[in-house]
Amino acid sequence: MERPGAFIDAETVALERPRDHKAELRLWLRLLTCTTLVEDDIRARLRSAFDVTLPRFDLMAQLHKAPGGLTLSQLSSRMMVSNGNLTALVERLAEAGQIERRVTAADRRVVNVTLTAAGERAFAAMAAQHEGWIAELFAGLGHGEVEQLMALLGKLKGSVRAAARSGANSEAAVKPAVRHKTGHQR
Amino acid sequence: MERPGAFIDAETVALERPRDHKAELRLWLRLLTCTTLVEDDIRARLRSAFDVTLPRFDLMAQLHKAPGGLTLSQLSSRMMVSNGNLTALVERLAEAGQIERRVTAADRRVVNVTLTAAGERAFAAMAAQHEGWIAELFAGLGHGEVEQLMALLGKLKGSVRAAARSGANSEAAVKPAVRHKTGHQR
DNA sequence: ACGAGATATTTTAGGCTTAAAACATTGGCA
DNA sequence: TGCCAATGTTTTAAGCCTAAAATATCTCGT
Repeated sequence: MERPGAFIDAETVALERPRDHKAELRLWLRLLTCTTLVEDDIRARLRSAFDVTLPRFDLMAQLHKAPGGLTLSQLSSRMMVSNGNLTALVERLAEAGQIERRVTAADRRVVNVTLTAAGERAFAAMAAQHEGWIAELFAGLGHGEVEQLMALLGKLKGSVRAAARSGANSEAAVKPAVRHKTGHQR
Repeated sequence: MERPGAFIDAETVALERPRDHKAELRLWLRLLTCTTLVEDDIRARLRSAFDVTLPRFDLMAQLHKAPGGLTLSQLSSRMMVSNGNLTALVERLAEAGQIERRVTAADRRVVNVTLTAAGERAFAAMAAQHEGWIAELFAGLGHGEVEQLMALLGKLKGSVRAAARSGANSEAAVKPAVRHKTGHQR
């Protein structure tokens, strides 16, 4: 990248040979496997210990972190799920008395969602366990390795965000099916 | 890790201090974010370029890798989805002429699934693009970083697999709801 | 004040996912 | 031989998820 002359390092090779990206593919599959393993385990534990689903726990976690509550759009963006998905999810959590919806006075399109006292209590209990479960699952990594992974995944996150945006547009000319971009962005 | 004298490594600390596992939690959230970003991007691209869903692509990829086809149980285990999930997925792909189901002669409970010629052709086209998309998304990582991530995630995978099994059992005594373990294992 | 576009949410239609129970078949063993 | 536990798959009920269209409200420029 910065080397002058005829020197070709591994990265350059990767860029010049569009056929051979097996290493990235293997990495992606491994990343997916790790995430799935953790996710399935946590899902099962939340279910058996608290009879709660992962999306509901996630939604409550987002609200817990946000002092004055969040709008549906903010929730959608933070949870990285579609906007429409939230309607039913929020409806069910509201029915269960864990959260509260309030149409804002300033803008009557906006729905602000907050945890109820019961929801806050329930979440606190779940969060404590959850943190311990994650620690168990990650216990095979030393402190330094956790930090290393954080840094590398931070870099990956940046890479994906950059490529996902431009890539989607650059590929647009190729795609056969007509498709619009609607409001929802991540 | 600050204490001289007493031999305490990172794992021991994790076990002894149930309060402070924030680093692991942050790592898990970042891991989840990376996976979700990649997954959503790939899903959108598969959809707009080939009008195919991610689960269908995944299923075809598994079959492509397996010379003589796979049984439903094998597919379920490799895709890390529940057994029941496959019934409808396979049904739809079979309807679309991409795969074929055959009840095995030796054991009439077993259904063997293979790609049709059309399925093989369709998958080849998709796989080539897919590999390129992944390479784009991961382009921000150098060769060495890819290798480092592979190694660290390999270690994480081992850690999670070990903890997920034993953890589920050790927590069993605590859980309030009655629950059985059924056949399906990952 | 008014209409055009922008923004926030819901609806719709279709598909994916799980856990648990039900069904089908097999293989072993009394 | 006949039963029974194990194994492979499907069914069921409920919930999650997406993309696109529809609805509601707001903002802004004239």
